[in-house]
Amino acid sequence: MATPEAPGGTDWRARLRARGYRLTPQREMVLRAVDELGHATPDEVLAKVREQSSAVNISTVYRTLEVLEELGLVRHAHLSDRAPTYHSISDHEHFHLVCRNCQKVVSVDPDVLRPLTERLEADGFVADVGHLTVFGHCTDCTPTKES
Amino acid sequence: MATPEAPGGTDWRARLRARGYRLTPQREMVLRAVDELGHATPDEVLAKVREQSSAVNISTVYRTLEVLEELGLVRHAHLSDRAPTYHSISDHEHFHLVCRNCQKVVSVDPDVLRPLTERLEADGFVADVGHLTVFGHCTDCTPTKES
DNA sequence: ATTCTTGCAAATAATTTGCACCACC
DNA sequence: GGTGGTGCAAATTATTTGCAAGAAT
Repeated sequence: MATPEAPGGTDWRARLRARGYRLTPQREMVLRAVDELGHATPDEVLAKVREQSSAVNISTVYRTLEVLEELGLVRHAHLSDRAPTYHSISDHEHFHLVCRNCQKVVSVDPDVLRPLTERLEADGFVADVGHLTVFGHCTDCTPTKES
Repeated sequence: MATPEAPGGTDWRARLRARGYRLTPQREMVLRAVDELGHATPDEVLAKVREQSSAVNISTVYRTLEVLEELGLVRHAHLSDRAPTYHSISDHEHFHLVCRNCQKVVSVDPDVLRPLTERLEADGFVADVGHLTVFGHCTDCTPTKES
């Protein structure tokens, strides 16, 4: 999941500069944390970052995630009714399935969405595939709770 | 959007009782509000309810929406990165498209998802179509902001 | 040196909970 | 009358913001 040298090789540093942002240790650490964690909430990112530097503040994490997302280095999705999670885009783009029974999260290739996205595009709507999360349940989960 | 007699005809009252819940004015008002508003946040539901009774409390709205959803009378979806919205299921089931440019929300027939849901089912996953929201942008919106 | 960033604390916003009182069955 | 439901206020949780001090260019 985590490549030694973060997303997009090294050029994200250049990308930062290009947009007038500064390169700070906090930004490096947050990006690495997201990359290593896979899918993580801001809180979890903070915890990971603090393994390396205990002085980092939660508000910095929020601000940094915002910047990184604006730069296209990370994305967020809503994998539970409560709490966004961030993931690096070094993992190729994907959307998510979340099982309400076992809570398992599966990353799926965008190709599976092709028929849907094409249909929507024909109707004038371009879907943001990377942000999509489909809730439901695995058929092999005890399919108990059903209203 | 709002049928005179709320979702499922009148039998939702029976359904309440059947599960040991009591029929209260608050529950009737919240259900009617959701039905009339189309898509509404708890706050908006409260505002609507208060048109009829100013004494109703926000915590009652939260508790009531939870009960109504458990009974299958309403559903919620996340139409913005921030804030769930509730809608009555008297409107036939649908999923949502949300444009990040113009903020427009479009309700779409589940049939459009058929190819996707079938593919996912083949892989052992049953999608909760009614909860799905696809973010993206209309092609006729000024397609400016793109990272 | 200049200006962007950060840490900290306080402000918001959204939702939940404890509890005494009230109303439905 | 007993029990579940409600209002109210306080507690949580999540996120944002103002600002002075610190750091990157």
